[in-house]
Amino acid sequence: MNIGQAAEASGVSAKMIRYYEQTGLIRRAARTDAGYRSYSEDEVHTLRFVRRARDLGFTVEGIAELLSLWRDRSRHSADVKEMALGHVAGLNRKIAELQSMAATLQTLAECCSGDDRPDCPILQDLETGASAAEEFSPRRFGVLGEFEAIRPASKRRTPRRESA
Amino acid sequence: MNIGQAAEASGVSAKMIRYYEQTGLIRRAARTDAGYRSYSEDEVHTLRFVRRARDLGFTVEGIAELLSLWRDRSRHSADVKEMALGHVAGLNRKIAELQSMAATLQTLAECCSGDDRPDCPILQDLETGASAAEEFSPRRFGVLGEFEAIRPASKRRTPRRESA
DNA sequence: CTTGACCTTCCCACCGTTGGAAGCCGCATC
DNA sequence: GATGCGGCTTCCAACGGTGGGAAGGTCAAG
Repeated sequence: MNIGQAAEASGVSAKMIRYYEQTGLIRRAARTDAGYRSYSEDEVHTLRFVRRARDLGFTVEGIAELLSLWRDRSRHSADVKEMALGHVAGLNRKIAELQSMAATLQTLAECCSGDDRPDCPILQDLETGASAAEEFSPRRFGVLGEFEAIRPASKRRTPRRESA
Repeated sequence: MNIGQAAEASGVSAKMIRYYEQTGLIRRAARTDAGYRSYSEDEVHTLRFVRRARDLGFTVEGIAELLSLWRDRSRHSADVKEMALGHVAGLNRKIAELQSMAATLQTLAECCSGDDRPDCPILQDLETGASAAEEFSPRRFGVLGEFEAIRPASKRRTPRRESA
């Protein structure tokens, strides 16, 4: 099976298959005499695994771990569960952060007349860095740590007293 | 005020200030004879605006629009409101997607004994692409469109019949 | 004058994915 | 056999936003 068919069958684009191979996530595919990559059903199976894990929001690094657990017949399901729950925790942190943003904006938008006049509590909030809706919104926390994939708000934005 | 102080005062790192200037989000700063960037209170004010918008999850592109609305004294608050609500919609789409992932994983994890035996419904699900928890989870929809910032699951992963 | 903290520019890395260019291959059709 | 098209190959660049670091200039205090 050529890479195109493998892509079609697995739901992973040919580009990404090559990328995953290159970065070592999946094993190097066999080649035809002409240098074409050749895939077995088994490899397509693996690709589908990868695809599904990606759909569940795992990073490529996480998928590598999942794959090795998958292949390890003497794995402990506890390890898999731990990974899954860790990821769920990360997702929930993200969700909370996004919800906080949405709530703030929603509140601000509700306070905005939304007509042809220029006065706008949304801009006012952005300008003053905290106003109207502040008491209604649960306050952002920013620090996402480990879970950069979603939005690189990682760590802190300012050095503050970085070096010290 | 040097860039360091401006960073400290605005909460935007010096690196990002230079980047924003370079990409045209903010205006080029005045320079001292030695070539140092020099910032007024007003510019710090703008930087705080940018920072706050970023905290609310706006993309740099979105912030550019917000800034121009902010500076336009004859703006219509309706335009601002529309932007805000559009962004809220994007956030909510993200949130739904993440929640769906989290729910699926949570359910799977709950079905996993989490001991030293290898049997694991989580891996099973990844393997078969849909199993146990399937009927409990609301089904992912993937397509995020415009709102790539969170996780580039953008569009579809496979060409499928893309061109047609 | 030296030291150290700051500033300058420039280039690189991350993550995952897509796009394109340049060049071969396979197959079908003439 | 020649031509052509679609697939395959590799390589390089881009996206968002951010941080890291090198190599060098500057400023203020000692």
